[in-house]
Amino acid sequence: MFASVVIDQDAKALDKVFDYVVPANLDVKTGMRVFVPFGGRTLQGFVVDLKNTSSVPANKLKSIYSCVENFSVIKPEMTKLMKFMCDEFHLRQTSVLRLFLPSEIREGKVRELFEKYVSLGNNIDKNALKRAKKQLEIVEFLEKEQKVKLSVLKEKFGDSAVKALIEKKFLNIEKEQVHRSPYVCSRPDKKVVLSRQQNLALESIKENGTYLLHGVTGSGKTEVYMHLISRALENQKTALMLVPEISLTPQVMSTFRARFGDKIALLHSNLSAGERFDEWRRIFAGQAKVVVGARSAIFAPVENVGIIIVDEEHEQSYVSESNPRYDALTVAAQRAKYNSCPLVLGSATPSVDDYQKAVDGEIKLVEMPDRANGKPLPRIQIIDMMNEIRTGNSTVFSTQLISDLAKVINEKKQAMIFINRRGYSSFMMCRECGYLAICKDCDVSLVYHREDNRLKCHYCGKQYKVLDKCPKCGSDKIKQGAVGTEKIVSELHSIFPDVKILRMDNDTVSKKGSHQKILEEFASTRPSILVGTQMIAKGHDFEDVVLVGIVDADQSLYRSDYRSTERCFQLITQVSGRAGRSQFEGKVDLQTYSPKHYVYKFAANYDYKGFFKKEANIRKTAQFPPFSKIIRILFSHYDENVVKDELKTCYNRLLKVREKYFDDIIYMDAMKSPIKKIKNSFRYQVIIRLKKGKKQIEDEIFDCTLQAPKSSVFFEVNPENMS
DNA sequence: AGCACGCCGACT
DNA sequence: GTCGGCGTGCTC
Repeated sequence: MFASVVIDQDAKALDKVFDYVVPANLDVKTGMRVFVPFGGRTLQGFVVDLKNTSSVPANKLKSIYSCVENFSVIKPEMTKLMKFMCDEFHLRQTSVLRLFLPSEIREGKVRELFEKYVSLGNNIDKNALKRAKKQLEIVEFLEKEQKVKLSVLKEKFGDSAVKALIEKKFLNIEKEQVHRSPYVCSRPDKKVVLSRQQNLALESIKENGTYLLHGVTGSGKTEVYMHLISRALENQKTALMLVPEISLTPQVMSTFRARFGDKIALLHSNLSAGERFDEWRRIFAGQAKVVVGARSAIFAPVENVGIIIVDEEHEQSYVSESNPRYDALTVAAQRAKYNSCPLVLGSATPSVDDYQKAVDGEIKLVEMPDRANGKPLPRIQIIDMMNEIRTGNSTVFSTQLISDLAKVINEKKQAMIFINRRGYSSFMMCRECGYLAICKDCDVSLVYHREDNRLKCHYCGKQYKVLDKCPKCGSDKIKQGAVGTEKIVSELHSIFPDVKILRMDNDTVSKKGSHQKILEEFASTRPSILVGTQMIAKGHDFEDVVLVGIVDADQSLYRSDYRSTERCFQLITQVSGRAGRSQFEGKVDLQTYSPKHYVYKFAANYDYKGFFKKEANIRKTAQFPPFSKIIRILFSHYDENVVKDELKTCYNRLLKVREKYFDDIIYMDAMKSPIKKIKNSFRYQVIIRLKKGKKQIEDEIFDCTLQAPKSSVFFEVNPENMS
């Protein structure tokens, strides 16, 4: 017998399989980790295949030394998934396999993967235990409990007594197997009565395939998800649900925990490595049948999956932004296919990509157009900030927003101010000569942070002293430019000095638990204003929030990114959902410098379909995704000449590919990256746009990038951001 | 990744 | 003459 082994080393040169002889005394299975001799060293590898012949000459073949564990850490589905992901995302086998395992396993800290269970043997002589009080207690305890975890028993009665009983062979010990359904439902589902709309949605999601669940904010999608999960459990299957990291709030988690009890595993970023491993183990052993988590939870080792749900499917957090780059939705679709189960993509504002798929009939559309409580969505008022300037108001707040805030404060209610950026003011710029403070390693503008009065680079984290004189022309008219959360807070303070104003952004929630603390403080103070970035837009229902102010809606609009309009629409819809969750009517003040832009008209009317139609039309005409595919190849190296050279070699190869597929490649060019230096590495890129589909061409393009020995190469399809 | 092999410079 | 620089290539 021969084994195909992927060596656990993340290097381009090792990204293939190596064949080994399986010694007769070793029980090697696919998916196991093994120790193998490799070039004079002993390395770990993953068995990805077993076979009877090998094309490698016999004199070259070596034998596997031993197995790391006596079971397969990578289940069959995941071995297949690894191969799929390598093809689909151009990744290395090792980097994918590593995604599947918690770091604990690879570091080898844990030996026992299975829980040992103890039950009473059948030839027990209680008389023999007359003088062993503890042991007798254990026997009596087990008579009642039947089957107990060994670890629990040891904790309760002490190591030695348990050990003595085992030695007397009074106890049966079994390692729990993977396939088992230990606890039926520990807590019965409290049945919630579904609305007609929810029932319709539930009923239409039965067959295999992908469903786009388009439900307006507050239409009760979560309850539909929960019923879908319950249904899977009733059918003896498991369930997998992805949510954006940011909405995995304690409230959301406790809702799910209350419903599914100990059958649920929650994977979020605040877990310690040990906790993460424990959850993984519960899933692996089949104890946890429902997995809810952020992006990487899609790799949870659940088997026999009955439903996969992706909530807020439009969120960009489902695409990992760094290596290994993968898209959790594509992975989810693959897992759904393997398990022959439905995949549900839910959103109030589906991505243009996915809605187009529904229009094309590639996936099924399920709609929930009505709000569960029947209340109208808050009114969105578009405020023309150009007009404010014309009438002499040059502050960041329109007179309308200020008077609405005053009203909220008067009524002892709450408001949220949403802003797109962090920091006191983005850039430090000289008003005389136009000098802009930039990071010397990264070629990006530095951002001023007031709490420590320093300039910071958001790319490498380097800090600089604040400038009081322009280093170029010597003028002291060097100031901060645009607005950030801090500035908004301090300006609000001067306008409403007696009102509690809280701030929530990346800086204030970096400490563990502070997120929760800010929200609790906000929840318990009235009147109060919460100022924050993206993260205030999710999940939390505050009854008394009656006003939402969006200060700089344009910020998400003017970036050279084909998705920016779509994001702007999603953002407005989502932020607006925070106002008027209760009996009080909500209102949204939307400030913009370009009130005529179509996105605002559709967003203010909550008209997703109208927006989609317009946006899809524009993209079709301009040949942008989903009607084409954008490929970005980023080369970086600390020696500018090296990058330039290697980029050129690559580009020459690409020219041949373009010649071959002249009709399919719409655009191709090489250039400096918009951020031409990060951490002292120079960045150059090739941008290619080709017709949609065309995986073959994509693969050929990818092959062209393989011969850049020195530079690091980053290959992206439809990149989320182009910096 | 890590290690061997190999082909050129400056030194006991 | 040799010690050692790191470019190239291989590892089942």
